[in-house]
Amino acid sequence: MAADSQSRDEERRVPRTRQDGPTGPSERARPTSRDVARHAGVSQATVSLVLGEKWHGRVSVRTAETVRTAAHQLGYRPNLAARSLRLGRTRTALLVVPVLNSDFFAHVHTGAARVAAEHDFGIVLYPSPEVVSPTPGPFHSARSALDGVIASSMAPEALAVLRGDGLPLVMLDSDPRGAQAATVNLDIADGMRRAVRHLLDLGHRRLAHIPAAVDSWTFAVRARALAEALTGTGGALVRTEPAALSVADGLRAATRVLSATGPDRPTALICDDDLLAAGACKAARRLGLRVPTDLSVTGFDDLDLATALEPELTTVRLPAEDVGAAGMRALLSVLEGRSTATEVLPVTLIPRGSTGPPPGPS
Amino acid sequence: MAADSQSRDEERRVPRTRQDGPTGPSERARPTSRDVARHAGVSQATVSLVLGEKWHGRVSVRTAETVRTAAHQLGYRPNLAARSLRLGRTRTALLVVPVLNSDFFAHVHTGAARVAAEHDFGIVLYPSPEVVSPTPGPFHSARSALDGVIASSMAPEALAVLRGDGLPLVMLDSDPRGAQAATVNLDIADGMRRAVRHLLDLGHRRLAHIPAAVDSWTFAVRARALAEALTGTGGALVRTEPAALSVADGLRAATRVLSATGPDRPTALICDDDLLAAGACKAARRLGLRVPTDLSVTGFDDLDLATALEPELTTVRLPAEDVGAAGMRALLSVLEGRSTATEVLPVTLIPRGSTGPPPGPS
DNA sequence: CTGAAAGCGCTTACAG
DNA sequence: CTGAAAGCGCTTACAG
Repeated sequence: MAADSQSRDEERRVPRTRQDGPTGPSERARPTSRDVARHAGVSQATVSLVLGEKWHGRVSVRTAETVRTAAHQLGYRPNLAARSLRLGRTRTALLVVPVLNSDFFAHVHTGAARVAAEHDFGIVLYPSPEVVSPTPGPFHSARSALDGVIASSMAPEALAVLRGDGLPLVMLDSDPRGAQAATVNLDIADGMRRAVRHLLDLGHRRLAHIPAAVDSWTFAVRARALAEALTGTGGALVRTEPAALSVADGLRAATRVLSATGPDRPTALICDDDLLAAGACKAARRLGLRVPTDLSVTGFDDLDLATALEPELTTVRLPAEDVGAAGMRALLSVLEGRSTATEVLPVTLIPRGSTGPPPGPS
Repeated sequence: MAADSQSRDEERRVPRTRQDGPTGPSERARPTSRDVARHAGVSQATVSLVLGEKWHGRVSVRTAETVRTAAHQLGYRPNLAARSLRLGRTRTALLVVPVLNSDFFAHVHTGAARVAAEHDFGIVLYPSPEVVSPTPGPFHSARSALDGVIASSMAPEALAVLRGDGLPLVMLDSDPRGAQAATVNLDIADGMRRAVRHLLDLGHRRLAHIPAAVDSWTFAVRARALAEALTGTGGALVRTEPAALSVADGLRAATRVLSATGPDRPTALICDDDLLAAGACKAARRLGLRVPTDLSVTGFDDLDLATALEPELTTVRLPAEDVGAAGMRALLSVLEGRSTATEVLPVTLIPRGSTGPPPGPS
């Protein structure tokens, strides 16, 4: 079907016949550097030199000025396809994210696109339908004309596929060990430590963890950091109940956790994500538990959701936009042949209403 | 700075020197159609014909097969820059949305990208920083190599700018009247009617509206439809309090509305958006009002947020992904010279826990 | 049924 | 200081 419509398109693709009269290019056709040259009374090469800022010491100041004026009058904008063909570069980067339905990735995109625009790059977004395998997608599509790839929070296998493609790659929020690629990470471990310390400081000793049932570095780190942060503190992890990344599944997992009685019953729930935390809050309410009086809940991300809830979520804020921006900057460095150190961006714990002291000894 | 880094890039941009020995292209260089031709023992034109599915009746079945095999063996993928240059088309569409921080637009993108991929098109996303004016952005950037534009939920002036650019344009969720462009809309008016009828059926007679303080068709329609739906029903709009599109501002507006006493005090709040509805629920709670016992609240969109809240939001679900998909299809039609009728997609009211009968007469 | 050739618009050595 | 020319990889008339 794709092929069908494509061929239909192409039949109509007769290159525009130039209808230039003695007065110059017809109104219809977009002006080219030749038109500018004609207009300025110089060669087309000179136009290219001037507009590409390579003219210093090669073209007279006056001529350069004439060219610029002509280009402006004609509304000239260079044909990017031609430039790409000549240069072998497209000034386009692909941003691969697991799903687009989270604010987090929307913000990553925003940051990356901002930096890209400053450097005359474009960003194409590819929400990988399956977290595991981006295989069928980007490199078979029309947009495969790419200078590099930025991949955020992908599963290891997916990253392997990406890496195998040979394109310059920057990984975001991914395992930096043994990576062949530049990495921009969040200090996820520190975020988890802060959350745990916050709960311990409030007096909690029996915690449960609702990890995201997603195979990626970013969630693996959370689990590891949680275990580490707890050792030797008197606090204990009484339960771990993974959930898919949705409110509904968070609710289900939390319900199971909270059905325990006695010492197995946690006083605080640490959730890998705000969506899960929202589900946990719902679960608590349905079981007649008040947040935070009877149960404390923490999340990760600080999505809009976090402050929409009542009480508002105590959560670890991840600077998603900064991650995207740093990622694009790293890719630019790689493309320029500069080496880049792994960057780790700090995160912040935002204490809000969903955490408080544990209930008195029961 | 952009120019700086650009020129630095380009200095390194010496076209790859072909190092083809008698054994074919060097490992490094990406294979071209010439390589495939050599490999298959045919001319480069034949390769182009076969791979472009234009060979039927022009090339023998056997030759075609040979070419395909060679292309596959070499891992050949056509150079898109070259094709674009030749064809004058880029197979890339720009999707302009007011902001990306809403799930709604993420889903619009998903739908558009899916259809685009089926037709070998790419989508570049442009979150217009200001809802009003997209001016500085996309057409000055590297990605200006565009075949068309899809603009969702933009302010009229922004659309005017887009229209002025002369690129094929499809508008989403926008005023269809007097539009020069194809339009894909949601039946927003019907959604509002359903919400109102739902509240009237529950017994509500005093409603308040929290419109989004955003200048766009989609919100103008909500206000108009609300007024119309109320005429002659015994129901009245006792208050209108606009709010910026955020939970915090929804909270502020709802607090003002709910501070009224007597007959000015509504029993139900109709919010233009789920974010505002979430704010309204928070306001109610802070004022000691229970939802839905003391106050009913409705939203629009059916974001994740809607079911994360407790009680869950009664809201009008907008099929965002379908909008994006239909928009891309419409753009494809326009590009093929086919005319397109304005499409209007149905919406659904999802009754949930945030609405109920009004409190007894006070 | 197949091949040689033109040309899309650009950038960059290379000659003057 | 400036211009003529080559060539990036492709598609499509046009000749055979």
